[in-house]
Amino acid sequence: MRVGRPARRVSVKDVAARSGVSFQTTSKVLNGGGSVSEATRARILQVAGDLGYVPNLQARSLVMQRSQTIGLIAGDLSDRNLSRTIVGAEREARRQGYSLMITSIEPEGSGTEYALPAMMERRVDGIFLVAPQMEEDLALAHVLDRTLPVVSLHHVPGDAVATVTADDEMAGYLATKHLSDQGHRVIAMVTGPTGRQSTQDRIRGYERALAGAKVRYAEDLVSDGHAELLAAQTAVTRLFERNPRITAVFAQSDVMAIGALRALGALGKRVPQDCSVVGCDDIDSAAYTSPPLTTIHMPFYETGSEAMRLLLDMIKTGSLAPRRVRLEVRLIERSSTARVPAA
Amino acid sequence: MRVGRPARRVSVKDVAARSGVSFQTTSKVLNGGGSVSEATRARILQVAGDLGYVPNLQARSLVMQRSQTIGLIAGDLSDRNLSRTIVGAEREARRQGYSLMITSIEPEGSGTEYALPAMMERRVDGIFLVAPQMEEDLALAHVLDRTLPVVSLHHVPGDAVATVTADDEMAGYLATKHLSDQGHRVIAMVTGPTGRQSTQDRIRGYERALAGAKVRYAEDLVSDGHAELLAAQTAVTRLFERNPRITAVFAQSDVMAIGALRALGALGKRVPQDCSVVGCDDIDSAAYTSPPLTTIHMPFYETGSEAMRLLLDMIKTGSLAPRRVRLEVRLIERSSTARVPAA
DNA sequence: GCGCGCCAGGCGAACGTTCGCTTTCTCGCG
DNA sequence: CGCGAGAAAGCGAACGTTCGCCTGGCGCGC
Repeated sequence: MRVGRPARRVSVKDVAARSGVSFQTTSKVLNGGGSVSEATRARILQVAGDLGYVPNLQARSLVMQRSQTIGLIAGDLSDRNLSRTIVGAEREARRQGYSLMITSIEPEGSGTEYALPAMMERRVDGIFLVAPQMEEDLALAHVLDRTLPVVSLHHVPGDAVATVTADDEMAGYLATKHLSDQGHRVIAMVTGPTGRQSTQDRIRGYERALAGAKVRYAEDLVSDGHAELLAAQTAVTRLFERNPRITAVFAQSDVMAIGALRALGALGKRVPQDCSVVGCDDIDSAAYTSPPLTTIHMPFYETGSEAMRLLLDMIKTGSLAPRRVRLEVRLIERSSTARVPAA
Repeated sequence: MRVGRPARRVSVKDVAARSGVSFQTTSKVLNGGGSVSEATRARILQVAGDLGYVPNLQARSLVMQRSQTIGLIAGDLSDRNLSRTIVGAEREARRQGYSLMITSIEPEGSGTEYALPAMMERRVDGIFLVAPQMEEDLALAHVLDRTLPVVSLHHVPGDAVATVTADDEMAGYLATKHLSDQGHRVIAMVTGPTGRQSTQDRIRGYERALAGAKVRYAEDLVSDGHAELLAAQTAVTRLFERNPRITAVFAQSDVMAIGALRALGALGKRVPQDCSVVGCDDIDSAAYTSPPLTTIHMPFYETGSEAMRLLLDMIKTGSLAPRRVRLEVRLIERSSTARVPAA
């Protein structure tokens, strides 16, 4: 067992001393600038390699006034969809030479208290918000106001923050239209948390498609599934109790769609012969349910990379304009939908 | 649209100037040290608050020679189990005042080229490796050798790196023993990637339980399921073709167990009446399969927090000793297992 | 009444960089 | 042969901290 930190890291000065030049010249060589003769350049690089020199980005950040680091505040890292987004963001950041500082906030939403100060102290160049649950956090919005480039996946009060989202309205529209195109007229919907912007957008899309098919919106056909399998399952059971004439269900997420499939199975209804189901998200397992789920593909990965691209762009240009980017979604047709059964 | 960075951040000097003291005194007040009169202390704190002073951790790191940041190299952030682990690690780090710098490496395993340099340049205080796929990466092992505290979730060549793992051998043992206790004698196993340490450990546990039940290990009862649902499904189908007398299946992961359930369904076998299935991991959806899956609970979250605790401990004590921590697993009995059917 | 100790605060240096300016040489040209 | 241009390298300062040591002043004890 060895105790004690390894010897002090080698710095430009060490390299300089060994090469017989000033440390500033070494610095020039190591980051490309200035004019240095080919001979000394080679010598310095050689020595730097031998000594295992690793530049100290903290020192560099100090003088350059930027850290090449962006802070990511995540709602729930273990959420599959969010983590896809994070992967996309991380990869794009890496591609452009930035690192990610990640902090996840507790469900109780104490994000503002810890996460933000930690990032500010570390002088991140920008912040990427991936925290649906703090959509309406006013304190957060206030802190973020115009001090740093920020991109969010979700709406932030005050409209001062740029957002990158999938086209939720279109998702609701495409799902519902697909059903009405197949003759369905009594289309139920299981929503996500009703407080969320994305839920509301999907509802709007549902309504628009209904209107296009000249079907009246009926309150007793929509129910809150809380984005959970079990909750959705009972919600669907209730919906059928209230209205047995339902022939199609649009679930605002695939896990809720799986809950719907369960409920339908328990009710003795075959999918898609007796009832069609459309999900949303296009999670991996949606292709393996029985029957495989027709769903709306949400571009989680692309949302992340696109958001990061926008954020880095804001950083580079120094723009704080709250741009809005909306990404395309598309219908994935599998086997959980069919023409309305003959009455 | 506003262009241009916000005004320079306020530093101790600004606070000092406004309070009429030297910046060093300000520093003393702001981090508790030294002796300062109550009056000036109060005044300085007041001014710091008014000015919105935020300490610059980069500058502090420079002089303190530690960054209060730990680097996390992740194999696949969107893997549900790994991300549970990461959440555990993040929370523990946060609790102790450390931040996490996360980089995910590509499946092709080019982790050594980018991830490590980026972390070294940022002078992380330690590294947490969560990358099963680079278990045998010799280059990585070489770089990591004794330069920095490192804790890994997986074995790293050379035995110089501390590891924190769940007790995989015990997992295999408990699963298999549970089956043999119920009278099963022909117990098939679907393994994860055979190159992985954890797979081998679980196999050893399986063998030990078999030996305890006086059952001979039979090669034609084990098959590689590649940790994937579909692969496991076909693997199980093959196993039954080769040996129709199988009455129980141990799948080394829950997703593979779900594949097994599918295969059994397709073969017309009822679970658990005709065949028992036990999974491993205890993923969320294991409770919702039909029938609900008996499985081995792997403490992903605790593995993360425990690993982080160990890492921070190594950092604080300066110890580089490669400790090994092994976490307990336990059987979760649900409805996918039953006594062996009467022949 | 004098010296000592202690408290409040200041000062300089260091951490590892980048950057702009100055110095020193060398070489070419008129 | 002298002068100026330009290349190569050095130098000083700055970024925002922490830390150890120094100084000035005041009260107290003998």
